[in-house]
Amino acid sequence: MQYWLMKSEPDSYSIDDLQRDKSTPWNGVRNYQARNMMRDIMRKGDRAFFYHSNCGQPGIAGVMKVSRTAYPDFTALDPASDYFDPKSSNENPRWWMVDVAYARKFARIITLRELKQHPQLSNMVILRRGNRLSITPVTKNEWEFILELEKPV
DNA sequence: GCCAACGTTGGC
DNA sequence: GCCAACGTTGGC
Repeated sequence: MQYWLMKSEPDSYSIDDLQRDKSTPWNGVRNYQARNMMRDIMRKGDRAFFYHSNCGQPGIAGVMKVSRTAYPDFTALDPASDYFDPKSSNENPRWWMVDVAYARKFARIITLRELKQHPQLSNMVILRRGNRLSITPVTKNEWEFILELEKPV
């Protein structure tokens, strides 16, 4: 099993939306590195942190599970979609996505600010300078350490 | 709203 | 293949 961190702007899709929907296609990723990770490495059963980005309190909001291995992102093929890409086609899909299922919402947001304070997390991809990838791998150690952070002191 | 950091585009 | 110009991300 592998671990991931996936960003979403809560104004467009939050952990509460996922809790309501139970599961969702993770569509709209338009970055090749992130696409490659979803398409080539991510597998059903992997776990992922749901990260709220570009908002008042950026940080990890909860946990989800990859519920379907990668398949073509249909929004890229839909001219009515904001994510439409004329260079993608059924025969040769350019963009891919996975499905994710709600697992758990944290009792509190584990903020980016807090994550930065722990030397155990200093190598986290998300914390590296200038990182903008919307999907990044998380090590088992980082995963377990962050789960411990949620618990009250 | 600012702006640093990064990715993509396209002329050459 | 280079690289300037431009667009986007996302914390602050």
